[in-house]
Amino acid sequence: MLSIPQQTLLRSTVWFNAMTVEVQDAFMGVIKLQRLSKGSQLYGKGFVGTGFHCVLEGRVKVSNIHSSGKQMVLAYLDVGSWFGEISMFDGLGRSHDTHADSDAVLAFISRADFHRLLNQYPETYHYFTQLLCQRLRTTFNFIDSTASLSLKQQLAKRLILLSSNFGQRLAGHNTIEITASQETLAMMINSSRQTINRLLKEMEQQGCLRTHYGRITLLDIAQLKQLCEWDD
Amino acid sequence: MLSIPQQTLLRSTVWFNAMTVEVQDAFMGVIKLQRLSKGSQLYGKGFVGTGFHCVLEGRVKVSNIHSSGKQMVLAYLDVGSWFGEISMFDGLGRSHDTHADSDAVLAFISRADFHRLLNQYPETYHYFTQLLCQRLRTTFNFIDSTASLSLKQQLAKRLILLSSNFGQRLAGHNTIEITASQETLAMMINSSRQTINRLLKEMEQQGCLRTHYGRITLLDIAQLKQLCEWDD
DNA sequence: CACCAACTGTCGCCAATACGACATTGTATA
DNA sequence: TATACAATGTCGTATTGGCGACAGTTGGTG
Repeated sequence: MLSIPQQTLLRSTVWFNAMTVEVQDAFMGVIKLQRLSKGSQLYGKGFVGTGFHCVLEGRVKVSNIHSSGKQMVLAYLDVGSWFGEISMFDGLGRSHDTHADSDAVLAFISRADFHRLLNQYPETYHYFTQLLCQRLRTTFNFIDSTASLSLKQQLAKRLILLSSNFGQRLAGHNTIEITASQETLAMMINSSRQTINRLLKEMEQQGCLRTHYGRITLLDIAQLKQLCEWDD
Repeated sequence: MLSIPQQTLLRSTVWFNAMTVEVQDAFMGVIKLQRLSKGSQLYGKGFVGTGFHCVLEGRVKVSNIHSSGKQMVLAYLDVGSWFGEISMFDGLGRSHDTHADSDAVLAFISRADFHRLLNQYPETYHYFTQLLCQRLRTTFNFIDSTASLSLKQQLAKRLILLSSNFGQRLAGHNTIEITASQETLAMMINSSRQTINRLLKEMEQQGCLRTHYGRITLLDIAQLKQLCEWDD
């Protein structure tokens, strides 16, 4: 069912790669594929959690729609990212909306299989607590940034985060391309398109990056890191 | 070592009360007491995690100091709250500063004991994943509020949260007292004292509450909930 | 009861930023 | 290549909220 490259990808994934081959195989055996077309919703906030997912191809957007109608994007999940585990553990509804940001293929482990394997191999709990802790730290970091950084700093930080997620390092250059409209960036740092435009122009002046149509080239990551007080 | 009331309190605690008495006893056996005087630091962000804690008496403040010097308070932990588990699971430094907000007594489980018992009773992992999920949801909720609510709404929400944590319901009244200065409230919603003052006055006009010296009486919780679009 | 520290009330100014409006530019596609 | 649509660039205006300043108030303590 899974192609060899897909299996290889899954095995290299954060919580998979630390497990024994036996347990890996057990999980691999229950994985199904899900195909999503661009823009389609995987699940919405409050939905019953049917399973646990991993991005194999494409990009998945995790967001929240506020009562005002404004959308806030928490994350774009790239190939290799697992998500949806919270509802598996506490049995409550999904905490966010998820949509395919492009045509996408997902690995899927059903709720029943998930719990069956967890009971069978309780040592895997260890990896999930790690995963949950990592989520918590990322989320705390997010709160911190929102509270303490200027919008310009938040933008710089977000660009760096995006670059490590799905920026493409071009052969022969040390520049990185990010595919995201200014509107998209605005939704990520809860700001307006116009402000993002102004800030990007400022950064372009400073030589940090270059803006294009729907795309940004990062030229000087070090300067961006300095700008947002990045500590590696 | 632990008094009877302290043991009773611990057993009624969220992750304790779901476990078998045998496991409860095992954990109870390794618990030590820690006494903190008002204002003293338990640990700071980045510190090595020495153990897992529960508030038995008093109040513990969880906060973050930003580079600008501004302090943001994430939570006041009341009697019965366990905290510090993240560093236990991922072995990384503490994610926040913690201080005794008043003279306080804590239950303490050392890192070594914690892991020994976790190995001995792996079924307890279940409760910890629940705890971690709850933290994540609380944190997501926090982000949501910050992004989508006006300061007035955020304040209303915070007051409600505080009231359920350590507000005191007075005999014969359905009003609730919150002990917190306007300065303190400002640090919780990342705002300024002056703004909080104005907002509280507005709410007082509306009849939601009454302000006092270092203290607030909530008069109309329903109205407060309506104000911040609370969904119970 | 006098004093001090902490807290509250209020003003005015200023910076940041959202938002509407509209022109311009880039890209895909028929 | 004509056209539609998406994204960008740039105004001006209105609003929010931080912050300094300072006076007034409260409550604990010697």
